[in-house]
Amino acid sequence: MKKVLLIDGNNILFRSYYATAYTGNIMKNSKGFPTNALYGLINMLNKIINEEKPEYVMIAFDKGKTFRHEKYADYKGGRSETPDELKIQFPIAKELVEAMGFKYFEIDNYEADDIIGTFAKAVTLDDEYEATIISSDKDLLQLINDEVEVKLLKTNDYIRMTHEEFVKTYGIEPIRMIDLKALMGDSSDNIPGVSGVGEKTALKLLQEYGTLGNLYNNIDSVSGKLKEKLQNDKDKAFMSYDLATIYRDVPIDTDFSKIKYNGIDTLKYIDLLNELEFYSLVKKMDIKETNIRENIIDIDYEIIKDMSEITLKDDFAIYVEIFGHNYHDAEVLGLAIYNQDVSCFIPFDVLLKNPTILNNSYNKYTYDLKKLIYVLARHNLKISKVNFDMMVASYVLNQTVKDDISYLMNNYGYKIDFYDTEFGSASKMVKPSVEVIAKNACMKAKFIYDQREEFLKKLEEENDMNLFSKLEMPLVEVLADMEITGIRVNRDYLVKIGEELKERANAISQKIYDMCNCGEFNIASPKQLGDVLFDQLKIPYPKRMKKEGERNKYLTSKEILDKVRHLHPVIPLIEEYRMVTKLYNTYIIGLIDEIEEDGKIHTCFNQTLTRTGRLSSSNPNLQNIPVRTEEGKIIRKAFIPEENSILLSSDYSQIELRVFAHMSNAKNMIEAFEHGFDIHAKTASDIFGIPIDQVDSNMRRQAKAVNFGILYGISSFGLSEDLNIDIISAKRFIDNYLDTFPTIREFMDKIVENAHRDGYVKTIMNRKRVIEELKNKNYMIRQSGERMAKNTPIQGSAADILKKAMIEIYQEFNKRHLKSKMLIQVHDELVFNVYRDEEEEVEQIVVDIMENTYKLNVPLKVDVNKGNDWYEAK
DNA sequence: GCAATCACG
DNA sequence: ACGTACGTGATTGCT
Repeated sequence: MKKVLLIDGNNILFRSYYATAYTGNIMKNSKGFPTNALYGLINMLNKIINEEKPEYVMIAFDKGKTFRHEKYADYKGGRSETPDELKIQFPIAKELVEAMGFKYFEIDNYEADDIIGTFAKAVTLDDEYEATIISSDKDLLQLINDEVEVKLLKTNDYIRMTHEEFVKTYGIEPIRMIDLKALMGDSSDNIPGVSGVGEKTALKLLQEYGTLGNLYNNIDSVSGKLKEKLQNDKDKAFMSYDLATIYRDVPIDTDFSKIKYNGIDTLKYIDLLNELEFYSLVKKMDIKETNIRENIIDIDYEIIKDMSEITLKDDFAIYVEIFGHNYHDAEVLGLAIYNQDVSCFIPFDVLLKNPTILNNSYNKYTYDLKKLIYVLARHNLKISKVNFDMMVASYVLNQTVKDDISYLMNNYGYKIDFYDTEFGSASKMVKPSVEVIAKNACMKAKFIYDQREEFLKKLEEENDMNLFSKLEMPLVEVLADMEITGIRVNRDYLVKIGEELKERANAISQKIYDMCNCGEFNIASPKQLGDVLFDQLKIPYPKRMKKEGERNKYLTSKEILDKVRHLHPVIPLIEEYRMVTKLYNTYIIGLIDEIEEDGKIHTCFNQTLTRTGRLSSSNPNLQNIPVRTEEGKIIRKAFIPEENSILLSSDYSQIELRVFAHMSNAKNMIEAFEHGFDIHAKTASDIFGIPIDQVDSNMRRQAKAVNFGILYGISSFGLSEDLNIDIISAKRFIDNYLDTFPTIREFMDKIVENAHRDGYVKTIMNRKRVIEELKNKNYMIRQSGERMAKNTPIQGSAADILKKAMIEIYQEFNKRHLKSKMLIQVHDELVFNVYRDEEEEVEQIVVDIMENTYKLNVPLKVDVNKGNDWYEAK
């Protein structure tokens, strides 16, 4: 049986409206447009879809005066006029339900009930379908039969009224609801009924006589006053019968194929949510899978058995399908090839016999080129002439990019299963038939091929072609090469210090239990730890407690523990325990687990993830290997060079501050960098108005905090926390700083002003970041948007510069046929494996390129360190 | 699946 | 009156 959902749109909107309107405080967006009914509607519809999982959905609305008004002028009389604030939500409601993937109906002169009745009739006549009606209106109960049920909405839940349930409740057949109403009337619709007859009497009569007609045919057997009443209002009763009857022959097309539920039109839906300012719902959309089940765009494809079956005459799209979530170790299923002549899937074993297609003379288009290069490299294959990667293009165009191309496709109207739907999520993956894999893969390739020009057009329009084709596209190959190369790791060393750390952790936890004298507890549980420290040991909590009802009463972060460190000897032990277990779990176990058979770690550099243009690193993250404390730093001794090599690390000195000096044109700062001064000492000397040689370490420390604060979009509170001073002094500091460097104040104000005007900010290489938060009506969120606006051009420009340097270094190494390799990037640092016989040459190339790749108003300075492991090279 | 914590720039 | 510096990822505990 196929399930059809028939939704009473009018009913749900009215309910949603009055659910909150009675407070007199109606929810509106910042333009003053009321949104309360729409909010309720969305939540209700989402809930219903989740609960019912229908294949077919229809939602009905009233339109115009109904034919019932012609019969009976007072129909629905006495009902107060629909409030304007609700009325104007109706057109949007219709847009919304369409975006959500539902077909809606409104027919002149008919009520939603009649449309639902017509569909219910169609369901009843067709053996393949069954229907659930959604409404809180009991009138609809008359439509119940063995194929049609009503989900009767209540305030917080619902009653599922099936045929059986109805008979049990009322003791009559559902269709007799009409007769019931004819007798008892309905005050809400102003249906008169027989005066003096209520629900009880009416039910009794119907249980005895069956129908209204039969009752009046046998009216003589009714006795006394009741007979009189019935006779007096006979006309009214029959008219009421007419009015109460839901019409089931509305002239509409009830072809079910036309109300098939195909899931949400994500793009349109999110647009609407943004307009209504339902940001919490927008946020949910980012992470929640939408209910898209069917492909509607069909595609011809063939599965290749021998490469000779393919004849390519032009550029083509190429999409690689893998079985697994991490392309570093997933099985390669095959490649889909698509252009105007060809649509085929090449199982990977077929390709391996003759992979020349990868290096023919045609341009190739991809989604996630780095993945493709990596999986091919695992089989010693290369690909050439890829000049368009849609994942990268999408990122440059400021879209949220997922690894799974299906998200993008669905946004563009290509209905296709998400990867997790097709293959299952991480825990239990299932391989579908090769036909399904092939068809979906070809769809994906087709999408890349068909949409490429539109993406290029947008890149042109946004003036992003340079960023795309000169920076991000060439970088793909560089990052792929770094991932493929990987970095050697000394497993034995990790195991050895792992054992030491484990013993140390055990010893510390024992000491902690003894000292607390309250038995064993889980030190890693912030909740249990908070209870022990602040309740049982009665250490005074140094901060405002969280609100009652929050999950954890106390925070136990390092910041908090530091404040009470001197109050109890257990605190230092807890901090030590934290450090040791962090090192053990994340950096010993975590790293050992990631060592591949070649004795190396191959991280993944995510190129299309951060909002600023930086890279990120995962599986494992090699951008947060400890360095700030000596005990953590020893982890770096596990990262070692190849035979006959050393590790070389080159890092930019103060690149973000230099970028900032350049962008803000801050004279003193530029001078300081030109003369190679200690920038923080120079800042201190400027703001305290003393010669630089009289700056003490404390002044320098404070100036440094202010400099960093500036990069982050400083607030007096933030600085006060960082420097451990009161907010007033922090504010004085900042004011003094901005007075000393007036161009900085101007620059910061200008950035924020432009950001508000444009809705986005830009880096030196024209990378844009749209900041929605600037439009938020919540002050705090707007403030945070402004800080992003201040920070992104700085962080992002620094990222642009290092990316450019990476490309040039990579190309220079290749040009010179050097064996040395770039291995890791850590935002302002590059780590290389350098063969001893190439040491001087590599160092000279790296420093030269990094310092000169981009000309700022200030010099860029690079420090180089070398050694037999990453510890020594830092 | 989220919150808390802590590692990095 | 509010609640607070930018950008990341991994682990653990808990609902």
